[in-house]
Amino acid sequence: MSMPADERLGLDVKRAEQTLLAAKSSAVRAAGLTVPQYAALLLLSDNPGMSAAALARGCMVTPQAMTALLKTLDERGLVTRTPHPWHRAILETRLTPEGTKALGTADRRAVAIERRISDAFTPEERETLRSLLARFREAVEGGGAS
Amino acid sequence: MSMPADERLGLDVKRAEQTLLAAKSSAVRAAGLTVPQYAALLLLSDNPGMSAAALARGCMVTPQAMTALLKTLDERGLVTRTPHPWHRAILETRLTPEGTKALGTADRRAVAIERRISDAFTPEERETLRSLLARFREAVEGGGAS
DNA sequence: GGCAGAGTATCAAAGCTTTGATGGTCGTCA
DNA sequence: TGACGACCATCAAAGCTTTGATACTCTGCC
Repeated sequence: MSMPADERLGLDVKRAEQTLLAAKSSAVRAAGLTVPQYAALLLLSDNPGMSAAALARGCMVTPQAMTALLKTLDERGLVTRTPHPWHRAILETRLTPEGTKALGTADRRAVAIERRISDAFTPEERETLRSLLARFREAVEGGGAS
Repeated sequence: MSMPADERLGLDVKRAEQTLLAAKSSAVRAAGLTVPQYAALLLLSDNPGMSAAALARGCMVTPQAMTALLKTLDERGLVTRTPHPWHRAILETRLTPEGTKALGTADRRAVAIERRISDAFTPEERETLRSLLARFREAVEGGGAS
């Protein structure tokens, strides 16, 4: 329409993310996980007993999305959910041994991808990319209230 | 685990894309559309009569995803799907007047976002960002066969 | 003519995600 | 003690997406 597709920087960002997602997805699938599941387990492994709401914030998704994700993880025996001793509104989530094992398998493969990415840039380039992406986000949100 | 989260460049790309998606989603919702629907209609407006499969390739999604998307668009009367006169395996998809109208509304708001992004960078910076993102994709795919 | 291969459309199963709406739990403050 | 606000978990409805499988159509080649 009123703006050529090849001028839209958003498309480049989207494609980069899509490529990354596809690669990670195929990497963690070997452990029987999806990318969101992997992200949740990874965060959980550093914070045992975390609430679903906190997990959702950490993974930048809604609590509803996290609830659904944890439900399947629970059904598969990768995590356990037990009521908080004091605060009964909270369900503490923890990795099971199976969950830890799956995460380990997935993480090795996922880290290999991030390692490749990191190695493809010099430290200066990495900083440049981060900085440009940060400004990208600011620009997107800048006029959000319009 | 074996790699600090703040060293993972993928996270920056993901957050940038997520921010963009959220902004576009909210912009396009005013026209009653979702981002994927907007993308499909936009591509369709430049290529009337396109097949669902071609549309899927253009939007970089699977034919199944596009079929589902077109089904709801069709049910809402934003597109029409008619059999190709000669090649009967093809359903030609076209915008209806309502579809054109919705696209116009959505596009104005979506372009405003891309415009803001574009304006936030100098031409050199834009080129740098594109180039870094291209290398990012190469790095991700580089060892895909591992 | 007839078969193989490529392209197209679509059903089905699983999962993720969002918005919207409930209902339970806890702490605080009047 | 009781109301209010903050938080947590979850149901429901809609949509998007992927992988896997099925079926139909056209083209090219034998």
